[in-house]
Amino acid sequence: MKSRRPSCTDSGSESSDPDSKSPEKYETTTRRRMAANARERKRMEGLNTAFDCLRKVVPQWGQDKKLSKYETLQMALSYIMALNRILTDPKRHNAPYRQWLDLQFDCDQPENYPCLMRYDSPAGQECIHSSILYQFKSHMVHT
DNA sequence: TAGGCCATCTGGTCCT
DNA sequence: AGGACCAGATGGCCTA
Repeated sequence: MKSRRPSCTDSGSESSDPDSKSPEKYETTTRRRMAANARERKRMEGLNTAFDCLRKVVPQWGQDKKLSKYETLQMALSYIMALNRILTDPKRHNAPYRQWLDLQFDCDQPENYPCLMRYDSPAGQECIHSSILYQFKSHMVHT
């Protein structure tokens, strides 16, 4: 947890001139501001929890460093679109492929998907799709 | 040291 | 009136 920036309200003073208000009003304003800050922190905490959940379900193979928020959203977008294409493509709409997909996304190795790291490129989602399809074909050949 | 990323504060707006 | 949400500003931390 990072240290919080010193706050005028958190330390008991207000950004606007305290002398321009009655002590009661000033106290009320300060109390409200502090409550609002606390709510905002909690809200951001919830948002970050959601980002962490998203990071867990999005491909991150080969990355020792966690994805930034922006990267996480980009990866999620590419990932969803790739999966959507796979599932809606009639040519690949069969049980073995789906079962294989389930297995792959549960436990396969990062090094099998090097191009997933290029999700932010224009061809990112196509790359993800191709990679998945290639792995499936290889799997079918060897079984 | 610069740049990227992030947490926090803050004021504005909208909604209940 | 008060809460939720948002965007801008600011400053800290980390890495190349």
